Amino acid sequence: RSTRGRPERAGPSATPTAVAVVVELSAVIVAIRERRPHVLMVERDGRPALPSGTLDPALDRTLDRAMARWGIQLTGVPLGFVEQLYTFGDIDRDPHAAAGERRLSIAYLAFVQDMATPSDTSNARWIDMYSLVPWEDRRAEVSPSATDEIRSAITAWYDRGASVKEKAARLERADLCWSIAGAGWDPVRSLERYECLFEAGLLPESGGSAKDQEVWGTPAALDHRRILASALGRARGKLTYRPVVFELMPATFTLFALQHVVEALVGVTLHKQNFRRLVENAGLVEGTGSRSDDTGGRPAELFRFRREVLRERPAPGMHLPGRR
Amino acid sequence: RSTRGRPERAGPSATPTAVAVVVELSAVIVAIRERRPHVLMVERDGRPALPSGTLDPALDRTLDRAMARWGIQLTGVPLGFVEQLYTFGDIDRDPHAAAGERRLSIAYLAFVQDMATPSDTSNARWIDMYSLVPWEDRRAEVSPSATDEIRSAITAWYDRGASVKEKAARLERADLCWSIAGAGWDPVRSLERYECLFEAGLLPESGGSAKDQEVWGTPAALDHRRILASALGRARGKLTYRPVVFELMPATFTLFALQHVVEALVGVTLHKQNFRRLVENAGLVEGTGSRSDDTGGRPAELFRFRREVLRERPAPGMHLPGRR
DNA sequence: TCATTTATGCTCTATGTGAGCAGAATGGAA
DNA sequence: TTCCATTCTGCTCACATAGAGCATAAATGA
Repeated sequence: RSTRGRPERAGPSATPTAVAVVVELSAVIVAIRERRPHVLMVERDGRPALPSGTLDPALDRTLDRAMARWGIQLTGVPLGFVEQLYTFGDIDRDPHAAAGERRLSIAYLAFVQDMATPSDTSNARWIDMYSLVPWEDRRAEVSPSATDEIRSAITAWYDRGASVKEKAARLERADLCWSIAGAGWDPVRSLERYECLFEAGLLPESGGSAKDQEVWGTPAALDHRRILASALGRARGKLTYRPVVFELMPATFTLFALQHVVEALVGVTLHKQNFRRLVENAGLVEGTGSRSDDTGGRPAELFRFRREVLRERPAPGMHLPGRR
Repeated sequence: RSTRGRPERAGPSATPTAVAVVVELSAVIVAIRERRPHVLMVERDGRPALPSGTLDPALDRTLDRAMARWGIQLTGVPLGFVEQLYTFGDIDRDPHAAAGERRLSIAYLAFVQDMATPSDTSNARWIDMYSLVPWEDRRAEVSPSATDEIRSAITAWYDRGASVKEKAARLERADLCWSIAGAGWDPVRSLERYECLFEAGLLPESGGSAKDQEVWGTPAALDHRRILASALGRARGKLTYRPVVFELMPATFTLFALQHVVEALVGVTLHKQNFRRLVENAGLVEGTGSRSDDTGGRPAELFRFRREVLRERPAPGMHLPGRR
């Protein structure tokens, strides 16, 4: 084909080689069910895998549109919040790939309400997200001994550092991810945490022994756990400055239900009264007159999302606890 | 080739067609010079264009690595902060593309210090970012009449809305982007603003007349202004919760110099005393003993980045003015 | 010496956040 | 019916942070 005035200067490669590039879309579709985030996954080589399919260059005008259409196909309902996440392109991300073939995966993150059930034609199922990355759930329910086991494994990794410089780098990283010393847990750093475990050789993906799945989680196909960790971090971050939680909620809800959804996604527990104050005060919700009486105690008022908040404040969201 | 156990279920396309997918990297390399953000650009069809090159699938192990290597090639110095931005894949993003050919561009954002000068071999030059998207600079220097012109054009676009529903949607969007009513200017929404102008048909990219470049900016090649707007928004957002500004600074600097860099990037002016208080108080910087006397008035103390802050606080950054 | 310029310290107020106490409204047990 | 467990909801107090501005310090040049 002709050179149509492209810059002849060297890019990553001046001369395209014969190596094939295959581009696919991957979807991380999230819903909350029973106070736990779930992801829509299929099975692949006996492991849970994200739904993915090769991109048809001719079909959809934009990638976002392709994702939206495909999302409906997968779940049977329109996706709520949809956002492109990241394009994964490590050469070794797919060991099945033919020699020299490069598989790029454009990952998308999407939220749907719990009600969405996979269509019969797709063999996708909802998988508990924290069964894959259990360390991301810091609510009391989880055994704290798991955290201890990870901590000591990370400390051991630090000790194995070859040079002083390497040790320092590992220490900073361990601290950032796992708050060994001061810092405090940052829910948003889930990708960094996954990569830390990966590089420390603690996960099956990087040659670690499988060990206790309560601690190290169920491995997924290929690099899909990395994609998942990335999605979780993005979702958590987004929550803090955009009112995306409501894409996971029904039209009306109690404030405690809303809190449970936030807690499930962020993986920490929140102060109930302060949470109320925050969301009411910030104008994120407004009371409907009606109330729900399946709470067990005093009935709770039902609220709805206040869409006007978008026009009132530049960055409306759920302020996470110690994030500053 | 064999079907290696891939899911036979329909993705975006069950049957890959013969249409070619070409993947390239695009780099948005940012530096601050004379209180204005600059981007490294080449020329293409007589317009400024982002440096881009086709990805060699065989060469670099990871995309990030490819970008890092290529960045050195372009600028002659190692890139500071590097982050994958977005993968652009609209079918009409490259009108030059052969029929049915799909060009994907994986865009990266990177910061370098001002000192970096393009190597002689590359024909890249530093372009003032705000010459391309002038509306993003809200510091007093710019004529406020430009904002007025944009506002009235946007209002006209709103008025042209066909249905009541469409008008409502346009109003909300206009408000979000341009703070016609309450909201307040959100520096982070630069992509949304570009897309608003694009869809309102006000830019040459979407059929608008070129008009006054002081107001509507210099058009760039293809969709590169969109990529730029996206990069600007990302950079601004990142600033607020990660100490990435320092990748744009020399090793030591005065607090006012730091403030100027932040202001340049964010496009708004800040309160000097409060800015000092913020960065000192947050532990982002520490004073070196020495002082700079080229300030014009009283000499200013030189500060340096306090790297330890990473371990002390989960999300250290520059709190933007009205962002909440 | 004095005006000008920039840097820096400090105050005052409004608002937001973390933590907890206490009363209100339900259902179920005694 | 009374009492209790449970949950919802209102409120307070201490403390941190943000926005705005005043005042002083330390340089330069007329």
